[in-house]
Amino acid sequence: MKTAVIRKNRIGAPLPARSGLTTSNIERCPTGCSSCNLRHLCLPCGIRSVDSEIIDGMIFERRRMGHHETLYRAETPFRSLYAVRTGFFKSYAISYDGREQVTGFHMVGEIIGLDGIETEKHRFNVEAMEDSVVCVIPYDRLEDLAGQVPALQRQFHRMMSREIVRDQAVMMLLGSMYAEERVVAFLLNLSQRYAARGFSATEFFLRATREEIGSYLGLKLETVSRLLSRLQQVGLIEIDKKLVRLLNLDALKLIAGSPI
Amino acid sequence: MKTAVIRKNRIGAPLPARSGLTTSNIERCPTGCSSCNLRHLCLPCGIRSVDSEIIDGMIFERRRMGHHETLYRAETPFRSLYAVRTGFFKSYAISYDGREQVTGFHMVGEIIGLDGIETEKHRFNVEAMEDSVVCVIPYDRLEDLAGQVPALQRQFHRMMSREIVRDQAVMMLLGSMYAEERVVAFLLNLSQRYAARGFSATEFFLRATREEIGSYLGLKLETVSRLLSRLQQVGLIEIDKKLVRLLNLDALKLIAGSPI
DNA sequence: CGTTGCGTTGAATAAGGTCAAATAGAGTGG
DNA sequence: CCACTCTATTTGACCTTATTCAACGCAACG
Repeated sequence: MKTAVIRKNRIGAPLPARSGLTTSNIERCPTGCSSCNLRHLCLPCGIRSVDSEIIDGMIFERRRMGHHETLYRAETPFRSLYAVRTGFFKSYAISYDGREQVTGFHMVGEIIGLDGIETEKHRFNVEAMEDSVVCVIPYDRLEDLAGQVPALQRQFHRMMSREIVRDQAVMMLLGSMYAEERVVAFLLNLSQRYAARGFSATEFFLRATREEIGSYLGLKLETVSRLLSRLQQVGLIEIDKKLVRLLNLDALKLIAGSPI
Repeated sequence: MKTAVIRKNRIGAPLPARSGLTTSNIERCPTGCSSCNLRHLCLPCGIRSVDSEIIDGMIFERRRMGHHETLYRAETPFRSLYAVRTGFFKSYAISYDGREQVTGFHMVGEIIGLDGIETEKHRFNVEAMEDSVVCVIPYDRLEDLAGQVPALQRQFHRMMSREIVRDQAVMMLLGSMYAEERVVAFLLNLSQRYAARGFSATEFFLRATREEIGSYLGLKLETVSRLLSRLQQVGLIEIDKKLVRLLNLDALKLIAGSPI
């Protein structure tokens, strides 16, 4: 009993009972980036205090979003990037014939919207998977500031590069891994990202449904379900609905062929 | 006979008899970007002549490469981006257990090396698939100039964004398309990129082997071969070794589910 | 208390992979 | 110039993996 309670506090943001929030909610940003507790994870990472006043002019507002609410849709005009301040998002595309493909999951400190820069139109849809808050970063302002503050420019470029590397890692996963390896790689990826944010690396909530996970991994939901069950049977994980525990990280890494 | 000759001149760069070139060859850049005939395709795209003198200071040298020569390897230090001036490249990753995955093909006017920005180490391997020439763009110089010339900054960001969108389109392909759809989407993608460069949209060389195509598409080489044969049988393409003709673009687009 | 959405599991099926053999060219060396 | 080798490709037969179809359990909700 006790342990269950303790556990709950250590596995990422608590899942709120579904809130009544369904419409978005813009508010003026109470603090600047320089005093944000995410500054070491987010876009301002690595920027010296000398420049931080300038950086504080980058973000004017935050947007509070309810579960299942859409941040933006494909084909709509691009004007801003968004930094996840709290919560969890998925991005997905819909093909001509209605197939939906999840192209990414986004958590605290990650930047959303890079797909829109090229054509000034968004290419994907982004939806909150729980009640969330994003900082709105007007893109013309970011470009302006990046021109003035080389450290910001560098950091922005690094974030885009990271996105490219990350995407190509997913291509590798989709192009040359078996279903089991994919599922394990997915769990380990989440584990690592939670750990980088100070949450438990071995116990966390899957915000995504089996179907969303499957879509992301190029598998059907039944396959995901079967594989999670099998990993549990052989004692590598414990899974109950959306709560996972990784019982043997080393063995899992071996399966996923992770170099780490 | 005649048509064959004419045709040869219209299907991309001629395939040279394998040259003796096997070591790389650095040369001072004879012309600046502002007078380069690729300026409308490449990084300087959209930059006004006012700024073009500054831009001409971006590139000092070109590198001439032989077939199968490596431009850079994963894990080596990142210092420059490369713009493809002539030729054709593939990038690929090698997983811990030796599986090779092709992550992209790069043709004239495209920028290579964006994977290295984040960590200042390259993450992939890049190899010339025919005799090629690249312009070397020192990255610190690019960042410097981008800070001075907003139009260059914009264009650079657009190129990174395009890469992200492109990668996510590949994820879509790998995650939710059948083998036949993948092969067709691949052919159409090449077609469109050749067309954008003034070459024939319906007839071109596949520089890649069946195995490389398969690796890129998450398929085995036999599957690629079978599907190309089948597309030929049903009269949608003609294929002879690496020379392809697309006989019915509309029908092909229908198969790939291309919105175009 | 029925409805709805999500998850699990089993059996049948199809898509693509594996293995193997044959062929065709390109380059090599005598 | 010709035989030889090596690589790329094609094609067939068989097999594995993941998908499809279907049934059922469970919890949340109105």
